[in-house]
Amino acid sequence: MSTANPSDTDTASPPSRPTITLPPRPSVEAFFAGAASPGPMTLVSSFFATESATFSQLLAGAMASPLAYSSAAAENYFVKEDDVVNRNSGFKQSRPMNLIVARSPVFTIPPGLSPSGFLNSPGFFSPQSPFGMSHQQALAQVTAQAVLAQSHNMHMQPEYQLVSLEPPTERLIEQPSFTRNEASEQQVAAPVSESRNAQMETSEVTHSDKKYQPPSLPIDKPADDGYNWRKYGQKQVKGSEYPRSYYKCTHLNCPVKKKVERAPDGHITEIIYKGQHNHEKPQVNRRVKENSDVNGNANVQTNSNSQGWFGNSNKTSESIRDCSVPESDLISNQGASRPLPGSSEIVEVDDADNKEEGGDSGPNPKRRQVFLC
DNA sequence: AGCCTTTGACCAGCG
DNA sequence: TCGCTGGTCAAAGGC
Repeated sequence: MSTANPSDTDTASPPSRPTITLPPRPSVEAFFAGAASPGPMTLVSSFFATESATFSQLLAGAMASPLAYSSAAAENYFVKEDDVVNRNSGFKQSRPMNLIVARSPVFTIPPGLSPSGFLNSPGFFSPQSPFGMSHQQALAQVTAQAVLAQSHNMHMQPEYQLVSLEPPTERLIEQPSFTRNEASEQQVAAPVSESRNAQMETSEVTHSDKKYQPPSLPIDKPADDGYNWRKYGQKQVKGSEYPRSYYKCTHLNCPVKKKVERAPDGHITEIIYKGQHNHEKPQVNRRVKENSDVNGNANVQTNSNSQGWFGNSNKTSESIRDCSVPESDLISNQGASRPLPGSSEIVEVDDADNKEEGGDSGPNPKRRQVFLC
């Protein structure tokens, strides 16, 4: 399964199937999976993997920087990320809080900051950086960029919606099966980061004065795709560096299952959906439910995301939801339409059943879709 | 009390 | 048939 590499169709981009190609590193790396430049990532990874103590020290220095905390938004961002990290990271218990907090700006792409932008950032990828500078310097730079990017987003909301919500890692994610025609089995690859939720939330906070609301997702929840999942197993699969978790949709009689591979740091590297939901997305957020219809979405989910996600220019809050944006955010964002992961690559690896796509023509019992970023 | 995660055991498919 | 592997079950414990 995980060994079959569907990315064959994706000749243009580097093998981004994390399952196979990604080294066990922080999800951030995933953001740059296709960028090829190991520089910053290596640096970051090294921070994480081998220098936590030193890293915290560096962080202390970086955080002292005005840039690091120049805005409340930034702070929120950190906190939120922190939360995510805490929830998702297996290290949470052994990692000092401040370290965790500091990690976010550095290891995640803040909303609004596109990977490419990040990559192009002189500070990040300039020949002399990060290797040419001290860790602290690099850290400070990255942090500053994150903050700047955020503030920048404030002035570019629409765009932000596009970009920030879809950093490579996050975009792919979880799109449940039911997207257009309810694929029976999909594979979402690419490091999907749970932190995505946090990022989105954060961004929302930034953009809407909304108070930060701690995500309510369980630690291991793969991604909030709008459905409720219950983990029923976990196993180390051969050929995969990370343990695979098995989830079932908790909805009564819903046969949908999904397999999630998650890196040690909590980032999802692969998600494979199987089956199709026979129900609408649960409206977790009652407020959403009540208002569910701002965009008429809440009521339309059965065919689920028929619109969503894959590509539809009409994506609305629904899409956002699909992308695991907390409902609360949804509400605040309802007006803003969100572009799809257009920029991400969606490779249908599948099994020939894709043809049926189109609609309700029926479930594709074995369709797999791989999202490469 | 109910739901969830964890985790070892069990089962089925395959070579 | 045996061993390996992936997938699932279910008890235990936590929230």
